[in-house]
Amino acid sequence: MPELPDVETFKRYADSTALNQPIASVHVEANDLLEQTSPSGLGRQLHGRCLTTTRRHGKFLFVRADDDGWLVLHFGMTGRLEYGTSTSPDRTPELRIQFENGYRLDYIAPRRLGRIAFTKDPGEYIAAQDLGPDALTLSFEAFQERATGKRGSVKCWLMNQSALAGIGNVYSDEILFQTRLYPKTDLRQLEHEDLHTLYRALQEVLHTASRNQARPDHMPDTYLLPRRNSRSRCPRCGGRLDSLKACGRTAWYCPQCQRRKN
DNA sequence: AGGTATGTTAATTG
DNA sequence: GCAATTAACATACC
Repeated sequence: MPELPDVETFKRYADSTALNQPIASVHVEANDLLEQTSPSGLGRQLHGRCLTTTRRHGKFLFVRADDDGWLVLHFGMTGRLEYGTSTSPDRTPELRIQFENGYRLDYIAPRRLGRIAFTKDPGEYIAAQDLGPDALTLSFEAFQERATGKRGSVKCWLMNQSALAGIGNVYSDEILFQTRLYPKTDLRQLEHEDLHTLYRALQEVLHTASRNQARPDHMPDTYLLPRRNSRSRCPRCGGRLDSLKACGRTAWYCPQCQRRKN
């Protein structure tokens, strides 16, 4: 799940549950997810402090621990947050933050493709990761500027975290479907008007998905997202959907509505 | 069993 | 230098 709308949903979830309670203990189960810190180091940074505010940039979530610094979470392909008291039966979470009130915030990443870090300055961390501007807080002018002079497929560019931060395989498909662009369209083929349409679709899709908590079953009927498979039909023309390989991923699209230019 | 999966990165190829 | 592809990472699901 975790693309921009999913991480935005995690942020709101954390905001409404885990803030302003003293941390009693921290347990790191997945040592290999830690970046530039150790389990005991992270414990020292968080113990006794409160989580006070959160910030999202692209697919990264930053959680502030008082005035000490920020916990950094990346959710990989299958990560999520869970807040509560019930004893988890199946499996130890990759990271558990236990609060003094008996509740805890669990970071669960079954495939362990995520990342846990700690930084004094999210801006520095973002720069060090070479992340582009967040896809949702980007002006059209900046968007256009980043696209000009580039070549290669528009899908690859949308998914490139250094170009824009936050869009992955599923939402790039949705944005291109709404824009009626063939995924492998070269950036140099896009005229000003095309770029503007693309930008507007990007904003609309990411806002709509965030508002609906990134749940496929809550998406508008006009969306491709819940239909990214060979059994479904295009919500616009009713035709068969098709897939192709681009940037090492499977792109789903409608060959009728998203025609290749030329 | 084998293929696929919402992500990132290093190595390789064009 | 840039863009695209492949393999690798670790696990779950069909």
